Amino acid sequence: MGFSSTSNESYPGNTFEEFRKTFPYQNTQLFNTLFNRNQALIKLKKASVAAANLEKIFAATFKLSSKYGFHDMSLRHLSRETNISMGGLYSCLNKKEDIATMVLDMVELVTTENNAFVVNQNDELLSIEIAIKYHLYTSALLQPWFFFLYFETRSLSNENQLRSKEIEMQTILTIQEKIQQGVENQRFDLISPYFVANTIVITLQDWYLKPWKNKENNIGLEEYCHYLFIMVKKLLKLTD
Amino acid sequence: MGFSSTSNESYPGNTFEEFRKTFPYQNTQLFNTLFNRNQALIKLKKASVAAANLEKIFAATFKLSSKYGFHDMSLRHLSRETNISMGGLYSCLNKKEDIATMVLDMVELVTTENNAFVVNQNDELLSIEIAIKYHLYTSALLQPWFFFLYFETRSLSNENQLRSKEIEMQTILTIQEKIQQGVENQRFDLISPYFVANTIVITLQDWYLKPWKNKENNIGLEEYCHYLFIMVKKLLKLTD
DNA sequence: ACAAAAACCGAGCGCTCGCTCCATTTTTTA
DNA sequence: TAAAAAATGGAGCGAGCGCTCGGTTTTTGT
Repeated sequence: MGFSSTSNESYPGNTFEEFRKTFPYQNTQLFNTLFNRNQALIKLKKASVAAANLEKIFAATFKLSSKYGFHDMSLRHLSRETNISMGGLYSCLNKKEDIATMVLDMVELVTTENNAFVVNQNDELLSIEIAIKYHLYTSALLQPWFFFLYFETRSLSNENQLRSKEIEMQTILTIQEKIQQGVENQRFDLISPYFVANTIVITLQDWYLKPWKNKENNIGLEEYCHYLFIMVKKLLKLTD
Repeated sequence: MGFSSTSNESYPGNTFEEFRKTFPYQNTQLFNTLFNRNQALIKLKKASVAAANLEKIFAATFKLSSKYGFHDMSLRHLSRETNISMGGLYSCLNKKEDIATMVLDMVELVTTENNAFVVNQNDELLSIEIAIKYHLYTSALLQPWFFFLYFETRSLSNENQLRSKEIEMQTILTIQEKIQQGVENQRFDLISPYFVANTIVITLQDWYLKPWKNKENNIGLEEYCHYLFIMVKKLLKLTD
């Protein structure tokens, strides 16, 4: 099923495939970024060595903790799954919680960048379409990261729990302000900008939190995106 | 803000206050029900003693695990918080997981009853309004129970994880079938009954999962219910 | 080739966990 | 009021936890 866009096609990443080609935080580059941003925690010197270990550590963390939770994943389990010894693990970490902190850092980074891109759009409806697509595409490419952060926020320190909560609130607010802008320009007509923005965000979250629901119903990513945008236009009382 | 209903007022529990008066699973009766349904796990003989202990155990569990998670709540913490000794706790449990299993049992019970009530309504729109109100009111009265089950599902056995997932799927399906019925009777016009039903359910969940969001925005229960129903009517393309 | 730097390894430390067990206290029964 | 039943109390068990640290191996630089 194609994506029947009603809007300007000129921004990068209109389709998922286009987006994927330019999205910087994938594979090796993702873990190099992670290494550069967290050198204070990591004792390893060489980026290539650190990135290879981090890749194994996060793959194993997402596998093990998705089933039993982060707290029930011991570092001995992690050591066995990654084939990295205890000492090896602790050359990439100061403490177990650092794994969760690095996930927070990554999700915060990409979400902030997405929100900044949305803010810079002038066209209100297009900006909302971009918000939907970018967040959906991003969380599809980094699904385990977003999933982990949502369910393991309580493994973080109080300060970092607040940062995690702030990511969601900022995303809602970014969309809410674009809706408000559209209402002021008499383009949208609706009940509550906050309520609609919140509905958009929780629908975006549902995609990466409960992927099995859409698999059971044979709904693909572009189709989900399509439905969500139709829903939004209905809520904004747009006729097309 | 009042609730501007467009529908039949004859079913019980139209407003939250009305609903609260007749909802059976509150206070002592809640824990007596829990005791009766879980006598296989509980060594105590007298319902009054068991109910008093269970009340303390669940209050403490929700308090402690909401902050750090169920796994980080040790039975020694629980013992201190409840003023019940280890032996006392284990006269209400066979193992720690039983606490989570009893929460599942309770949420499953009330959700199933709500869904059954919805199925029995003939009027499609009214049945959806009832689904929204009953689930919202129920999850407000049992907020910690619903919250706990959502975030601690992974503390359950595989079999019980499936039961937990099934609660959500059954609720979506119940609403979806009412929407489909409305489409067949040419009363509703929309994109996808599943998508709309799913949106309703995740919006209901958002109320008990992120209560702080609505507190920050000064949105009360009846108001939230009101907005949600307006949203649903827009998605079903109803003019009022 | 070889010293220095970097990375790897895993037994072991102190601790807390879930859970048991049975002596003791409280309540019920007759 | 005394015997029986129910409920409580908490020290202790084995296991597994996060994390450390010094010895060993591998890589790097010259």
